[in-house]
Amino acid sequence: MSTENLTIGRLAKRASVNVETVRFYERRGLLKQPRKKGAFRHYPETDIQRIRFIKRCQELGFTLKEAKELLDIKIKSQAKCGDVLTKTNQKIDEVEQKIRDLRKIKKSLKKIERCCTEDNGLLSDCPILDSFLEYR
Amino acid sequence: MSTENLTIGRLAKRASVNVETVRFYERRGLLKQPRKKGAFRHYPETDIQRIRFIKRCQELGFTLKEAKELLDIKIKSQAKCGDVLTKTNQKIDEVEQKIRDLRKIKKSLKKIERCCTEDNGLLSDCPILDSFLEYR
DNA sequence: CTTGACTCCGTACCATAGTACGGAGTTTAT
DNA sequence: ATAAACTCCGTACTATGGTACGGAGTCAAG
Repeated sequence: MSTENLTIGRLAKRASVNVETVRFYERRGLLKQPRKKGAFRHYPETDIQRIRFIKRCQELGFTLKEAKELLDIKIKSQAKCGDVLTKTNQKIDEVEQKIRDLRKIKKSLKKIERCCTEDNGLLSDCPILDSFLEYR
Repeated sequence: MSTENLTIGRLAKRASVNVETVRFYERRGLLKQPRKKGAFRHYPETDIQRIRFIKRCQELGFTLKEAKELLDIKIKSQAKCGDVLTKTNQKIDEVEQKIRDLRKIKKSLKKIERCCTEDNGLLSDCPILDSFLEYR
């Protein structure tokens, strides 16, 4: 009985972060206080996903605070559903805008790629800037 | 002849950043050294777009270093086109993966939304985590 | 029952991305 | 021509998101 007890070191390894990061996330409320077997923390398996989700959120431009907000969205009771809906819809908008902008960047990158392969040049000095030409 | 001379203060205002940020970006090589009229910096209009692009890149999860890489992609000569192509394709992959992951998050958010509006509940404890269920 | 690996906690330090400060020089509007 | 507003530069400070350290306690295998 050792491989199944998810101690902080094992959690950290499986989520590809440092032990210190796990403790840091706990302080920040991104991970719930784990049960303690004796003096040591023991985590549920789901915390592995949780940490990976947090890390990916950061790579997608969310702060730790925003990652926490996403993780905290849950249906507790019908009474609170309105709040959840508002927050959820805000996040959907935000995510959709990110997707749109990433697509614009991708489009510009594809254009650069075509110019390189088809060799029918003529790009602006900084072609990537074209992605957001319509910006205000 | 004053509104057209893009001094650091005007640039900063039009790009919605601080003057200090502009100087900071210059030091980091994200903006080219501007021409100096006398002792003062004067910027081309395109630097407004450039700064906005940088800010949006950050919101999309790119670091300043990565934003710089995107901005630096350009076709200088046929000789260098291979490098550009490699870099460009890497960035395209990265961007596509971000779009995919954002779509997963959006899907989960939509599910939460549906549960709130249709009132046919039953969500997991942390429904957003479902977005990355297939994660290794 | 000891030895090595792991964990505890607090505190200090680090990188990134700015922000603020302050004294001096420059421009521009009146 | 003088004051207000802007700019210069270097340096110091801030917030976020960790990392590192060190001494003490704990666990588990031989």
